[in-house]
Amino acid sequence: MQNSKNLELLKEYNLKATPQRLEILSAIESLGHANIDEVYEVTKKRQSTISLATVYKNITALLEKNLLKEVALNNFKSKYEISKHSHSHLVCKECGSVVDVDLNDSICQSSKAMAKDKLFDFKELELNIYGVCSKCK
Amino acid sequence: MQNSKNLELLKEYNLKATPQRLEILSAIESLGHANIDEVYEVTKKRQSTISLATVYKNITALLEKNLLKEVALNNFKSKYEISKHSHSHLVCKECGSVVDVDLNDSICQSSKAMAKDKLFDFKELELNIYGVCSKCK
DNA sequence: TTAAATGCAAAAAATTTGCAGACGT
DNA sequence: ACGTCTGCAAATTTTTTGCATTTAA
Repeated sequence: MQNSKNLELLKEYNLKATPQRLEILSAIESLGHANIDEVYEVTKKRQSTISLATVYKNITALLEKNLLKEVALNNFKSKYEISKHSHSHLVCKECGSVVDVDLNDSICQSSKAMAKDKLFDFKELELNIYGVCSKCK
Repeated sequence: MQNSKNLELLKEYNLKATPQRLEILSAIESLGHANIDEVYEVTKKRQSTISLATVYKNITALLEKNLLKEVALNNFKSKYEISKHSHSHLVCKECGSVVDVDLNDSICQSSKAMAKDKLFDFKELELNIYGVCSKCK
């Protein structure tokens, strides 16, 4: 089981490794990106007594610790992903699916330049490419 | 009054030019980017009887006609802007303010290439740069 | 004149909160 | 044993809907 990895992660961030949390993390991990309802549906399969409130509370807690990252989407509810190195998203306007794509360096560089230009303290960039995925067309 | 411009816009899209709609458009125009509550607050100053339901219905209608564009944000409620040529956003993580920045061609090109690579039908790209604005730091 | 839009109030959906009991460490 | 976490139910907040009336064209 690679659950041990998430277990470590939680400990590292001083969060108790409850079964609910481990399921939430593994759900998001296996889906790649998931909104609240999707996380709830998937975790319920293994933790049938989990409550939606618990999912909300944990997503919030994990976001605060930067263990998760929000992916706000036009037209769809926000999804959540495990934090990883900066990357871009292909978002399907039909089904709302999200796919990761690597980000090239020149985009990162010019984003930082744009921020600097406007006296913005650069934190991170988010590049979402909206279109129609191969399944939907 | 440059209201005549918005009046034209609405006619062009076969939407009745009600005072409420004109106020909503001019509110978003003057704020640049605004969420539902901000639109409601500002329009209420000139159309004191406007209801929040009317704001919701109109934002939805204007989005469907592509006269407005949603700007989904991490941590903040979605904002709305008048549709214009593709551009990027600087988003302040502290206050949620949004500033437009021009997008360079190489970013557009490589975004299209990324989409093509994954067999995505490219529609549009959204580049949000998160940081801290000069006022907030 | 007429289809579409408004505003209200009510309904539905989404999210948050408080708290007693359970559980991880 | 302690403090955190869970699950429930209730509260709150956000968004949508239905409908009688008004209004733009």
